[in-house]
Amino acid sequence: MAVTIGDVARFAGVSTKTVSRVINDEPFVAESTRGKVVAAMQELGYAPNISAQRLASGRSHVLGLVFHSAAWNYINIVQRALLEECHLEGYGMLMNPCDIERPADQQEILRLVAQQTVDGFIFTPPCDNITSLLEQLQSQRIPFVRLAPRDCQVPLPYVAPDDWQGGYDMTQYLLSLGHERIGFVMGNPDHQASHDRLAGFKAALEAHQVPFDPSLVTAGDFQFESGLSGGRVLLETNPRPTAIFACNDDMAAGLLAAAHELGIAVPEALSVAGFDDVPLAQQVWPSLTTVRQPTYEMAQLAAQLLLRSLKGESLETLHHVLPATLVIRGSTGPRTSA
Amino acid sequence: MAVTIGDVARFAGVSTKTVSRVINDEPFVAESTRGKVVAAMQELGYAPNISAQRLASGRSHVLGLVFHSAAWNYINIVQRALLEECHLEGYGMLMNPCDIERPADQQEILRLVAQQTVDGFIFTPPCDNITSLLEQLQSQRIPFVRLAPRDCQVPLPYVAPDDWQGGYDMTQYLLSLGHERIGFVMGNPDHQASHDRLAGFKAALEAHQVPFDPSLVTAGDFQFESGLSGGRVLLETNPRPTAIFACNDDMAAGLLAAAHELGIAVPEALSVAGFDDVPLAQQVWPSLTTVRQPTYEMAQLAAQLLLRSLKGESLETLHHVLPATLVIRGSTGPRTSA
DNA sequence: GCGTTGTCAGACAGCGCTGTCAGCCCGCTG
DNA sequence: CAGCGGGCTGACAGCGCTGTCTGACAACGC
Repeated sequence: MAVTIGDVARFAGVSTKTVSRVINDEPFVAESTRGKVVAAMQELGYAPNISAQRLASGRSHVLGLVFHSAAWNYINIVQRALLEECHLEGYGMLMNPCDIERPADQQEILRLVAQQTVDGFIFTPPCDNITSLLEQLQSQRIPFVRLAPRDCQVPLPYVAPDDWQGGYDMTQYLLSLGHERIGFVMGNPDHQASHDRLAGFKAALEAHQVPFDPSLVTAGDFQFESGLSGGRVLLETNPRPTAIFACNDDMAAGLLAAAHELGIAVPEALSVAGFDDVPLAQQVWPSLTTVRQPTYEMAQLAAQLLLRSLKGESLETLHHVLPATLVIRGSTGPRTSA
Repeated sequence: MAVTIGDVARFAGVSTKTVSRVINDEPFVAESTRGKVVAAMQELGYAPNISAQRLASGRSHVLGLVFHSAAWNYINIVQRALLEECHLEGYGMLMNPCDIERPADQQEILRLVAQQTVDGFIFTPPCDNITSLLEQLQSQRIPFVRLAPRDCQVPLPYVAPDDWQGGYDMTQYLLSLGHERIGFVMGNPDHQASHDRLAGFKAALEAHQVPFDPSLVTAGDFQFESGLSGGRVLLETNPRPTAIFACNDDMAAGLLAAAHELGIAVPEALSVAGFDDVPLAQQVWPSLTTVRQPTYEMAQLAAQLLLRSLKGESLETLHHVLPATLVIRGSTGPRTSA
């Protein structure tokens, strides 16, 4: 049926092993022989059977992306970056949904390892919280890289954005516009990012001698609805905040909706800021001032690190922190007298 | 290293073939034997090596999702549905980005087939436009199912929404609110959906004896920006349309932004309608009246059809059309005197 | 001249599983 | 009680590839 390595070998007049050498770029093949084999492969339209390669070599050439299915917007970007990197290196990518509450999902991941279906993993938040799982992978010497992880202290590789700095910069920007009563909508507390962004917020307030008022912070979970409800609460307080900083863009979009509902003009009477710079940020009105998190680049880097450690290289730098940058759009403006 | 079928067989005191039978749910295994084998697998934590299974059986147990990378919002939903179905059947899913302009991407798909990496494909628009590719797959007896395809006449399986009916229903609804000057923002003409929705729009106008005015139709490409620019054009015409129907939600969000820009109140002075009911529809303000396209269910159905035909069943019904339903939210209202 | 080293190539086993086929046992029929 | 067929099980080959080992041959130093 399909063309096999044997067909190529016969056609080129060499052994299958020699063809295999050519396929895998191994040394000790004469240029003339290599040429014949390449021509034969071309001629016959040969492509190696991956399952056979995997079985014989014991490596699957597949990366697993472990993610929690609530954060699809984010995962989307990560996925694209991984796909790109995997493609370059001839790797495949497997999607591993994983709910941190469900032990079955963790079993599934270990099963993939036992089956040799996956060579290594990328963990996205909050899945890296499952320390027992990480420990098991570590003990089985299965490499993985964490994206924006919870625990930055342990000596395991990760790539993360500078959430603290992003929170700090945005707050400083709002302060520079004259805002002092600034609301904050917290993100999902399972994500380290929520805490870091809040810490950056607090630090900037402190640096400018503006007292931190806990009553201006509402809980959220990174979803639009929690921004909407948080906005409704904050905008009923008296005096009203003149700016609100949400832990991500989805919630900031919720804030915009709440302001529209209450007839509060943005940015004239209220400035709204988000975080992440997802496409949504430009699809709401007014478009969101936000902090751009280089998600794509981070995922790309994570994939590169993983692929390198899969090739046997040991990673010289375990921890990579990428800068987050302010993106100023239409949803923020100078404070006007209340 | 890892537990193999041989280990399980030895542990259970049977042959490897019998273990294989249990794994694959084949008939002619005594209940007592099955019990012993299951217990042994459990005890040893056995999971079959997929590569070996694939090599031996000649089937990869992987589906390919062929998509164009412009439509991530849509693909996201499709992907989730496929993932779910694949998981149930023990299949994997491979993402195959495919630009209809790039022959290399088509070669890649054929390569996956040659390599036996993928057993069958789901095509999402506009990738099903590549007829030569479909023909090659067909001649190699590689099954595939098309989602919302271009050509509904050829006897190849597909699952599609009733775009015509959706366009008709929405238009009728807008007419029932008293609107007569209704703008239309066209979608990407490579997608059959754009044409069908427009046809439904026209048919509803005709049924209500409202003349169709081509000057109220602007070109678009399903992206937010084209809705924004289309809105700017349509809202400058005189007399202004009192309602605009966009071919999808992203463009409808662009319309909202254009209206906000020009200080036109929605829905008081302008009704805006979208199509698809993606999450964005509820994250803009006012939330979008739209047509819910059962994307998830369609993708699910497509996956089930593909999996069934992979199992050797012949599909009794090749074409499935699922209804689209009106979802009324805040962006539409009765026409007020101009 | 011989041993040594380096380059190149092929024979062969085996990765972990499934398909094929042969064979056993048991209950049934005539 | 022989003959038969269906339920159940195992031996064995082989899927397509790679790792290991062995060997041929040329070039080199002593």
